[in-house]
This record gives sequence, C-alpha cells and structure tokens, in this order.
Amino acid sequence: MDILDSLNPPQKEAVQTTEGPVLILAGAGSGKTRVITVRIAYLISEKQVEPYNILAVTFTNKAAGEMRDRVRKLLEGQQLRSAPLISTFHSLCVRILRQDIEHLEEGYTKSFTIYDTDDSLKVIKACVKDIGMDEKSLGARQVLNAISGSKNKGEDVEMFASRVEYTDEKRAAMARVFKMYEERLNRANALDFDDLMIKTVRLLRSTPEIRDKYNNRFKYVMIDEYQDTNALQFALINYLTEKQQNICVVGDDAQSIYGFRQADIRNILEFEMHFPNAKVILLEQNYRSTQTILDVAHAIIENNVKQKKKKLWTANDGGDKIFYFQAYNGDEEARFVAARIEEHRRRNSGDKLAILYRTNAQSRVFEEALRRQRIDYNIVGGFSFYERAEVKDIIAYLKLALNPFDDIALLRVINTPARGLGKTTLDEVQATAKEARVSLWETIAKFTSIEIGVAPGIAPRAREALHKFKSVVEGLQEKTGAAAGSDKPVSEVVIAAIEDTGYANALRAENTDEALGRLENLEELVNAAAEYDKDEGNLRDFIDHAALSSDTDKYDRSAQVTMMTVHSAKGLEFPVVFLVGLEDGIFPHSRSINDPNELEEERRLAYVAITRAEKMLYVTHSMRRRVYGDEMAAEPSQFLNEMPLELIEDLSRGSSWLSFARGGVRQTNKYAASALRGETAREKPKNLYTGKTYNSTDAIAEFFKNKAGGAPERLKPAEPGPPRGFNKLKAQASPKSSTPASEGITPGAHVRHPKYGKGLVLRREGTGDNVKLTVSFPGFGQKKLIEKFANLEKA
DNA sequence: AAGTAAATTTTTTTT
DNA sequence: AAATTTACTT
Repeated sequence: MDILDSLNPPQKEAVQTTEGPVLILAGAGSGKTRVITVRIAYLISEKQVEPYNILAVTFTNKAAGEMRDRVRKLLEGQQLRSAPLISTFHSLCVRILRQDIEHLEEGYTKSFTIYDTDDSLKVIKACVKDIGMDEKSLGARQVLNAISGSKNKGEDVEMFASRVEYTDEKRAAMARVFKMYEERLNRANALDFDDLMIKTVRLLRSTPEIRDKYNNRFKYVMIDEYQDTNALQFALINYLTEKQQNICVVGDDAQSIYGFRQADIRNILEFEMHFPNAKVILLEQNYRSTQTILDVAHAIIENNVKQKKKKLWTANDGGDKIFYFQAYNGDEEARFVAARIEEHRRRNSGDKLAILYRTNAQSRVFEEALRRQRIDYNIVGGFSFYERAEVKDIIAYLKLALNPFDDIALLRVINTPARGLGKTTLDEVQATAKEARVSLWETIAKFTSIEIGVAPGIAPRAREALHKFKSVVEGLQEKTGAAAGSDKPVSEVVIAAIEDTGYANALRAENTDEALGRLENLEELVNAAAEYDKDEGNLRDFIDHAALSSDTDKYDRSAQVTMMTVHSAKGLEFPVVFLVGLEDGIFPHSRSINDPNELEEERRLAYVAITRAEKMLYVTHSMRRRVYGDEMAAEPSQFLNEMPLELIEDLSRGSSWLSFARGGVRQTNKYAASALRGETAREKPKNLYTGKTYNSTDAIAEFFKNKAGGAPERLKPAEPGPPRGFNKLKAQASPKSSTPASEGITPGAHVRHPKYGKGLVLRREGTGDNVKLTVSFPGFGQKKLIEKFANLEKA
C-alpha cells in the first residue's frame, strides 16, 4: 500500500497495529492526524474492515470535519458500501440516544430536545428564583459551572448533594438547584450538553443488549486528543470497546488544555493500567516547526512540574529567531501585527497567517486594525451563525413543534414577533403551570379550551392571543410531523417557521437595515436547511446540527489570515503565527494565576500556541491594556520570561522589557526601572517578572502615580467625568467637596475601610455628596462606595 | 404592552 | 466599550 511509504517507522507501526489497545503518544506536529486517517484507510483497504464498523471520535466538529476530508481523499476512487463514522463525542451520543434513549426508562423519548448553554442558564435562573435565593449571591453561571463540573466527573444529583450538603449554605442551595434543574429538564424532555454524555453512559451501563449492539457495530475505535477526555468520556469509551478491545487512542499530555471541562490527564497517563496489554508507540519527530520554535516551546513546558519529560526533535532548519514586540497599548499592538501581516503578504503571498489570543474578547482590536489596512481575515469562534437571535428564534419554533414540552423554546417565541402576550399573561401562565407541575404548552391548552370570560386571571384579549399562538405552533407541527418522517424537504418546514409565524412579516414591517440583515440571515438558514433536503438528513438532524455546532468548525482554510483563541487553534498549523496579548492576567489568565495546576494548564496552552507555528513566530505584549473599558497598566507575561532570551529578536522601538530582561537596564523605561527595585537582573533573572513580586495592584498604583505626576497623556474631555490629573484641582475647588475625609482620596491613593481594610482607589466619580469611589480591596475585590458614607481614611 | 432610557454586568477556554 | 438587564414612560 503506497500510502504507507510516506510514513516513518513508528508512524507505520501505529497504522499497522490494528488489533488490541494502542496508545500513541504523539508530540505536537508529529503527524498524529495523519496516522489516524491513514489507519482508517488501512483498515478498510488492507484489512477488509467494513467502514461501518469503524468509529473515530474527536472533540470538535472542526477536527471531525478535517478528518473526514482526509479519509475521503485517501479512499478516493474506491467503491465502499458504507462510510466510517467520524464524529464528535457529543454527536455520537446524540446518534445513540435518538435511537435508544427509550431503553433508559427515565421518561425521555426519542424526540428529546437539546439545551444549549443559554437554555440551561435560563432554567437555572428560574430555579434560583424559585428557591427564593438572590440572583446575586447565587449567579446562574456559577451554578451551571458547578453542575457541569459535577456531571463531567460522573456524579449525579445525590453524589453532588452528599459531597456538598453541609459545607456551606451556598453549596447546599446549589445542590437544591441541581435537583430542580434535573427535574425541569426531564419534564421538558430536554438534555443539556453534559446529559448527552451522561445518558449515553447510563444507557450502555444499564442495558447489556444495547451495549452489545454498539460493541458489535464499532469493532475498531479511535480517539483523538485522548489527553482531553474526562471521566464520562472514559466510561463511554470503555463500554463501547468492552468486547473487541480494539481501541486506539492518540494524545499528548503536554497539550492537555481542557481541565476546566474536567478532562483528566490520568486517562492518558494510566492507559497502560486500564488496558494491560496495550502497545505504546511514541511519535517524537516533529515535521511542522523549526528547531528554534521547538526550543522555545520546550523551554516553556519544562517549567511544569507535572509533565512527562520528553523532547521533540526535527530535521527542519533552525530557522529565524522568534520575533518580539512590546507595544504601548492594545491599539499599537494591533497596528504592529497588521503592518507585519501586510509585509508578509507583499513578500510571500502564499503563506497563511494566524493571530492567536487567549480570550475571544481580544479579537476586536485586531479586527479593527486589519479592516483599516484592508486585510481580509477570517475569525473562528466568538459569535456563531446559530447563535444569532433570529436564527435561534426560528430554531426555537421548530424545536417547540417537535417537542411542545420544551418550555424554554416556548418562552423564547411566545411573543416573538409581538402578539400582545406580555409579562402579566406570561406570569399567570407560568404560575399556573408551576402549580400543576405541567408544561407551559399544556397550560396554554387548558386556558384556551375554557370558555371566554371563565378563565381566571386571563383577560379575554390575552386568551385570544394565546389561542392564536397555539394554532401557529400546531400548524407548524403538522408540517414538521411530516418532515420528521423525512418526507417533506427540511427547507420547506424552515420556511414555514419563518413565514407562517409572522416572523418575516414583522421584520419586513420594521424595514430597517438591521431587520433586512436579519432576513438575509434567515435566508441563509433556509440554505443551510436545504443541505438536508437531498439525502437522508431530516429536520431532526438539522436541529441537532444547529445545537451542536457552535461553529468553530466552519473556518475557511483558504483564508490567508485567521484569528482565533489558542484553544480553537489546537490541531491546526500555520507558517506564521502571532501570539498576542502575552501579559500577566491575560495569558496566563488571571483566574488561573493562583492555582499551580491551572497555571500549568496555561503553560500547556502556551505550548500549544507556540507549536502551531511552522516557520515564524511573533510574540507581542502591550504595556497598557483596556479592561472593562478602562485602560490599565499591564505586565509582560511570565511565559515571556521563560523563553530563551537569546532566541528572541526584539522589534520594539526604543527600550523594551526584553532589553531590560537581558540586563541592559535603561532609566528611560520606567516600568523596567520600577520593576528592578529590590532585585538585580543578574542574580535572579527568572524571578523578575513572575507577576507576584510586582503584582497588578502595585502596577495600577504605579500607573496612576505616573499619571497624576502630570504627564499630559491623552486627556479625556474634562466633563463631569472622574476628576483625574488636572481635573482633580477643579473638583477640589468645588464648594461642597471639601469634607476632610475626601482630601486626597483620588485614584491611586491607598485608603483604609473599617470593614475591608486597606485598599487602592481605582476611580472617582461625581461631585459633592455624590462622590462615588471604586476601590480595590485585596481579598474582597472591587467595591463601589459612596464617599460620604464609606468612612474612609487615608492609609 | 411596548418601547426607551438607565443601570448593571461582563471576560476564560468548548460541546 | 459593549451587551444585557431593569426601570420608567407612554
């Protein structure tokens, strides 16, 4: 088989070891996707395995799509009776559950609805309200994180409750919400993302026949990015491969970056314990990057204690040094990147470039800069097509038609477009439904069946509106009923949901640019649906797709510039990579900085980012960064300091952090100079910028001190805004503000609060008795205080 | 009931 | 700074 010729010996071995458990430890850029895809092709062409019996599982739709493409290419020209199943964990579960969930006997039917994070949050909010907790002390997001975390560890409600019950009030409340949440979803015949995994595992565990069925179907199972699997996924894999034990997993412990989703690195580290006769194959030759890039990546990951020591090698050239740029602020950073991209394009038209950042929110500045330069770009993640309000509305109509118990979908569309069903009516319907413990849909049916005037609490006009809404959905149900049996084209049903509901007409009536844009999006939705008209796909598949594709997947490989988070970039490679925003608190993220384990994950994330680069790597950071609208001083990331400085070429103008770190201290760099206090560069260069010795509170103070010192930088209009710098004088001159306590309590000042202790003033707003202060108290976070009542003294 | 103004919150990372 | 939620007006 000629495709084998292109593989190196360990790769070839990985492909040819088809029977029994196999663990492939594949470093970054060592060709693991290649190995999996060739292995699939090999099983089919050489081992005469029925494609239908092959399952490959990935984490993202993007990875699954990529793999499908490559397998298709490898098998081009061959006549196959079936296709291998290449799918994400979640869509695999949906596939299984759509067939067999009724065997679970938990009350779910095949027409279950999938709740996305948004839907889940709405349910949780309602639950929190129901137990009479304040939304502020029990944030929905936080509760969902706790619930999801628990679920992914394989716990159920009882285990969660027993784990947390008596620890504290909040956790106990969470356990109650968890329970209610489960009940609500069950009543709505709805599953959240985690449930898809949970129910599948439970189904396989409880029913040997079903387990047997899938074991017989999936004779060869391959798992990509195995280091990212969690306890649930491990259980699923175990059940699926129980019989044949033909399981092949591919992963790299250095690239484990999904700890927040309860990924358990032990799954890969202890693979040989779980499968005692496992064969282990190491892929250590990197084909992607230059030696320099690998050296930098390696230098960083070496700082992790919990890491298997291993070193990738490459036959590639040493390559360029990596490029470094220190910007004054985020804007300058983006302009630098844009200018460099422009230069690359002029010189070497074919090269693909990527801008990688830690969080989605960072994309905006770069988008603007590229647009100004008229550089086309492609952005992955952030807002997906299926997340647009109008698209979600139409999908909600369809979901409701398919599963009328879906209260969340119902609430979303009951008054969209406006039908005169406002808060009063909805409150009444919801209260009645809650009382009777039935769905909103059933409650509406009850209200509308009672004669006019008799229905208590519902005005005749509202009754009429409810009735109308009910008929609209029923009309849709008729059409979807046919479509679910896959007779009627999916696009036709989608059109019905857009037209018959009055949605399109409402938009047309609006006749604004925005409304027209929405209509265009809906047209696009119809186009997407039309894809499902052709072959076996039905409406259900289409809706499932919309729910599961948060669309990191549809990135355009042909685009020359791609922007995305480091997480999204996993598995991809680019000749030129810009790793931006390398600042303390951003990368590593501030929420990971205090936990050694999380910090190690951030480091692995940095490793992933760096190893995306083939030929050139740029690392940039900015001395000032906008956070929640305010520009603050920012410090270089500790990861910069972990790079071998001699492999870095400084492109900053003037002196930079890098020139300081190398020992060439210049007094002109005030940040470098102030960071030097107490330590000398030569003795302990590694510890200078850990982000702890010179922490961000001090940095903020430093920043404001410089500003108050009279540097006339970028004055904001001197309107009623916060009195800073020169404006401070004006505020103090105003007659009312001269209470003794307020003397000198301006941004940058240290104060003492009777309850919170010492804090740093970040912001001052208003005048006279209405002076509001934003103060950061270590251990308590930022507080907004009215100066008059706060009882602050200078510290 | 619906639209607008004001206040409040938001930032990890993904299915 | 932007988006979402709440409060207020018509």
